[in-house]
Amino acid sequence: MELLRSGRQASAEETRRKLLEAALHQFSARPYAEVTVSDVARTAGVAHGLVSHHFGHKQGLYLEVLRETNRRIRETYRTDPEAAVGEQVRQLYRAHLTYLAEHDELAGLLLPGTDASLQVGEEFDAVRTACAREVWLLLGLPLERPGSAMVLASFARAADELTFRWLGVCGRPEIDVIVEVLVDLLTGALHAVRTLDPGIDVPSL
Amino acid sequence: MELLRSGRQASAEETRRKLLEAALHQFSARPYAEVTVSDVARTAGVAHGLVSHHFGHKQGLYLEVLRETNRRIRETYRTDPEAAVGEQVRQLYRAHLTYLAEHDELAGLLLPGTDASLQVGEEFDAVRTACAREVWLLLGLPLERPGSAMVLASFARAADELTFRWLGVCGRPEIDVIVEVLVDLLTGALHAVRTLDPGIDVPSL
Amino acid sequence: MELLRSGRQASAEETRRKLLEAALHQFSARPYAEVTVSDVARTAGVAHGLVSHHFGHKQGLYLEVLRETNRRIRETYRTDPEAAVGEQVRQLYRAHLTYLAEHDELAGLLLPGTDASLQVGEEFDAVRTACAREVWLLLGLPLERPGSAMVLASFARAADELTFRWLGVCGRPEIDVIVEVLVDLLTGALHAVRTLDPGIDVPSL
Amino acid sequence: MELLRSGRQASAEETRRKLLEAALHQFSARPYAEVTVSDVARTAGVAHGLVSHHFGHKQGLYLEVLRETNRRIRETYRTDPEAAVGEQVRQLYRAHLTYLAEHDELAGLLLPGTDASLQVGEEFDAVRTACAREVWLLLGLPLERPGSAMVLASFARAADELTFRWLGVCGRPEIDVIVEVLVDLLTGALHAVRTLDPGIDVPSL
DNA sequence: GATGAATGAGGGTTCATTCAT
DNA sequence: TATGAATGAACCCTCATTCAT
Repeated sequence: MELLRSGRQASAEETRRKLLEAALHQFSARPYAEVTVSDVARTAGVAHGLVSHHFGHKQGLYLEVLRETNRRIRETYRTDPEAAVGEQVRQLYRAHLTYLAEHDELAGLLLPGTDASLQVGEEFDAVRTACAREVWLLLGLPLERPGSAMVLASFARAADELTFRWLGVCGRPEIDVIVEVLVDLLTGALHAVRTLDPGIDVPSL
Repeated sequence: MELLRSGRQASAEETRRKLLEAALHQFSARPYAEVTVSDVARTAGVAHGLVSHHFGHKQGLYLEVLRETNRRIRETYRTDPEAAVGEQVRQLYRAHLTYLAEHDELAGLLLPGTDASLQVGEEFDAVRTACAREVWLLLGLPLERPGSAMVLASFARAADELTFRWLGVCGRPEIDVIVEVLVDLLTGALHAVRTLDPGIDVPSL
Repeated sequence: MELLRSGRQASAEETRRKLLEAALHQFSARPYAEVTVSDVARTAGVAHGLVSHHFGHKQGLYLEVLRETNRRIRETYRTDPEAAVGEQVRQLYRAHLTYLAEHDELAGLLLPGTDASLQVGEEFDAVRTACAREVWLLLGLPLERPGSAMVLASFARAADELTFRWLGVCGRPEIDVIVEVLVDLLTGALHAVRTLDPGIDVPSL
Repeated sequence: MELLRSGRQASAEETRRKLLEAALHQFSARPYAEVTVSDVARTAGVAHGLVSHHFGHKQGLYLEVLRETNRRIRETYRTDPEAAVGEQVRQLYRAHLTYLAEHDELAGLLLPGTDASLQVGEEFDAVRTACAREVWLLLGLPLERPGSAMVLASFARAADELTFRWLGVCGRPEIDVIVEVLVDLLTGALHAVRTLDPGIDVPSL
């Protein structure tokens, strides 16, 4: 059975991968509704019928793109547990920005905001706010408490937009500068958490 | 000529208004591609052909919705030029939040982000970042300089997201609390500007 | 009553005329289906509702254009009854070509052929073959007898196409040359009538 | 690959053929603008979406109908190179008329004249004047020289109209009679060429 | 008589999905 | 597994016609 994988199954896997890759690029370049299944299939170099075959629906493909992206992004997160929290946050964003700089097609996918109609909102937010959530965890902030969650969402947007603009700028500033800028924004956000919910214990950086 | 306005022209104007109103609600509730011209017309209670008649195309209608929204939002901005800058910023956001709280359908229109494909990006951003730009002007910050522009965009997103969440929360915190939270975020943003472009003269609040 | 004509009625007549004029140009430039009532009205500088008002339907307007054209063309036909038949034919075509050269918008109206769907075929043919019919009458040929009618239609087409090309040519040959060419074609056509229906008494030119 | 042709590909080809067939009939019966894509599809017994699938657009389908028609008509042209020119001309028209008599739906397609708006003018003329051009070549007449081209167009029209009428007549005269009639018309046309451009060497029949 | 707002049927086209091969 | 032909619902838009003013 294992051996068979080198035959049909392997090629099926390959097709699936090609579709995901193509879909990532397409969904990044245009809003969901403007990407056709045929576009994706053509980019992937396979028959459009295979989208149904492998992902059921167009939405299934989109969802899988989000999940895969999420997986890949989180894989790059590495922080030194010994270091100070502030430093860990910086490590996190350095990794994040580095990854995005190398895969700038992701910007298009992550930034524009959810199409409310796509029943993928949760998955979408999971990807989009992945890094900010990690920061929140690092800082020991609650993810669910209203005030904290509110600022988290807000900060995640701010970070995304900043990253997006940074990627689009011709002479990109140094990563470290952007990291410091993010820390500035984060500092503001932490104050905001305190203002909004004094009951939360907010660390400083 | 003036007299005619009370007749047919007034009714045309009325129809136009009904279409804009309906469109605002529809485009807020679903992404552009999912709103059909017929939906809008039905909501407005008129024939769908009138969209062409009054706005040329679906996009023309959408554009007009954005413009009208922009117009209305900016109309509410009133600040006391005698007051301190920080106070003026607070006045601005208090007005902004008050207006949005009374027209929470706008949130859906403004937040999701542009469909890159709609050739209305500029107009869209004009509305979405209207308030943040006003703040920038108030603080004497440049709108065009890269670093400043970048943080402006980022801060605008943060403020939008915060506002959006606030509107969605059941027991909405007091407006004044949110204003202070925004000031916290703005403070962080101002630091960010300094970090990114030390050449800019950034005031404190 | 006569005096009133200088008031509303005269202006109504004027509007009618403007619509006919505009329609002539429009229907010449594009096939019937591509000319919109609004196009015509805009060209005429009046409200589009007036087409219904004055002509009932779009087709009514078209029909009226054909009739009016027919009327005008036939008005120019003058032949000297004393002259030889051949000379009269030449006079006829000289008049015809002169008129068309001065109203070359007619070419577009007359040449393309009838849209079979327009219930105006008869009227259309009446205009298109007006001159050729006149020739047939001049030569004492029957209009109804199958063979004669067939060749008449054929010759009318040939003459139309020739005229059309002539009008489109930059350095237009002299009218008299074209007249002789038409006589050549006519000569051929007369032979054809003899071949097709030996019972007909066909004169020579 | 070759084997696949007997399966799905053959059925695709079949569908294409059915659409072309249906389109030929529809476009013959009514002007282009009055034939709907759905009409064609319904006549062909397939879904209307297939028009896009196989021909891209309505115009693509129309164009293909013209091309296919042209192809088929020209296939029937066979002349004996040993025979006298006049005889070859007769052979040509005999073949042409025979084919049309067996496919009288073509008359409706070819005769009405081009819709100037359809960007298919060239292709259209190619079909409509196919036979006349062949005659011109046979007689060694130039296709491009203005005078010759003018008369060619004119003669082609005459021949078409004659053919069209002939097909519509109940008791169709013998083909050979029509051929002689065409030769009569052609004789006139040849004189016309001489009159128009004495520099051209025009043979006799 | 004149206006142009309003109507709504109907057009061409797109495209997710299905399914026989 | 893979193909791409086939389906048909749904879209945006056009436009002849009506009619209140």
